[in-house]
Amino acid sequence: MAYRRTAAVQERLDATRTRIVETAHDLVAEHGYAGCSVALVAEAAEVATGSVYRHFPDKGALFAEVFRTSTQREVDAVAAAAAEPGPIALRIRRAVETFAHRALASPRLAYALIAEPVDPRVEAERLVFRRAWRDLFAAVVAAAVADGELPPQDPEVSAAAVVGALAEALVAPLSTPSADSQTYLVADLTAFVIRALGATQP
Amino acid sequence: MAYRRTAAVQERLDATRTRIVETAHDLVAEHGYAGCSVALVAEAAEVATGSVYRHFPDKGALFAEVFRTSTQREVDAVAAAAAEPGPIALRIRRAVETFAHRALASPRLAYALIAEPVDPRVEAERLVFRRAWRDLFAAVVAAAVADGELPPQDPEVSAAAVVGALAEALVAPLSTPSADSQTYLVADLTAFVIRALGATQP
DNA sequence: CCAAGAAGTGAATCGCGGTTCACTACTTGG
DNA sequence: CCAAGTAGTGAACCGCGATTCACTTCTTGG
Repeated sequence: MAYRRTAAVQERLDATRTRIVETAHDLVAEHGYAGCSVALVAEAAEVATGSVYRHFPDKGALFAEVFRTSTQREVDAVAAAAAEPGPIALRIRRAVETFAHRALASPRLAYALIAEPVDPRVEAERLVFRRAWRDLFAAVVAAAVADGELPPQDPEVSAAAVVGALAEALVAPLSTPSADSQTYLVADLTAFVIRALGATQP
Repeated sequence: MAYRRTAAVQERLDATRTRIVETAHDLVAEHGYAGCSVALVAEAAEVATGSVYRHFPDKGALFAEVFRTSTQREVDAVAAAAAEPGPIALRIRRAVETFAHRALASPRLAYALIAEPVDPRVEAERLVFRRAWRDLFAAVVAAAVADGELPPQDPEVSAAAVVGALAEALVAPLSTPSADSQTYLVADLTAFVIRALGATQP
């Protein structure tokens, strides 16, 4: 045997794989999932179409990974915002504002991650993260209910409703509103969620 | 000229058209949009594949009509529930309960109408009805705000958030919960929406 | 430098369901 | 009953993009 995969080669392989995923991410953020053929991703990543299949068994697996990493980034950012100490209404406000500002900053990506019709294999990945969103809010609500900061309620139901409210209110209007109306939108939405969870305004 | 389309023929044509739409509706309610090929609809409606195209220019037009009529039925039912006189909290309760019970009674249909990935041409139709849902709730909220029954808020934003909350909380759990947990779910969700809009509990 | 074997390539293939259309079976007024 | 014209049929076609694979290029240890 004369060939062994050395560390250098492995590094190049990893780099290519990462480049493919990031290129796909950028293309989704720009054109949405619908505008992302494997051939296009390959071209943009400067590899041959077939090379994509050296790293992923099929298109679904590639985009499942794209969605997974992208959404995880969002969830982490909102979780960090909600984790900062303070009264519950303030923490909710921070979480909603973080979610909203990020979604409004990358509307095409937000739409793709949350609502755009996608391949069933990718949809499955999205369901996992809808659950992640829900779990995140459910944990915050459950803790606050236990502390008596929020009135009794089923944290799972409230969390699902909050996630849906944010998604619908922010993602549906794909028309990009002015900076001013965005400010009002975020403020209104924050107030809505704070009332919905039964927090007293800070 | 020897042939004229008589009333009897027109009636038969209309009947066939209606049968195709209703058959498609039933198949969507059973298998979802994904499981509805034109050939399958044709077979179930007992016509040839090509005959479907005598009534609709393409698949999208057929299912746009299916979605339109199905969703209109839902919107009308909820609108009627909300229109009954009474204090705002009670009207909201009736509207949410109507929405929820109907969605829980036909989960596959609800999922298809609200969330399932569909053809872009059908998606366009769905957007129209997302707006219809929003308008319905926005009208109720706006009137109540004007009456001083609800605190000041942007009715459009609140309505969008309510629609999203209902959709996410009811449609996401495609696993059919028990009758008991459904009761709690509806009660929790109702309370959530009433709080969110700032109504005082009845 | 060489042989062994892996990585990389991209044109050709393939599967699938929407759509078409040449044909048959009706319907109609005279 | 007939000619004119419409409704109904379903097997064949087609477009499209994911996937494949025979081939080329590169890497490695000896």
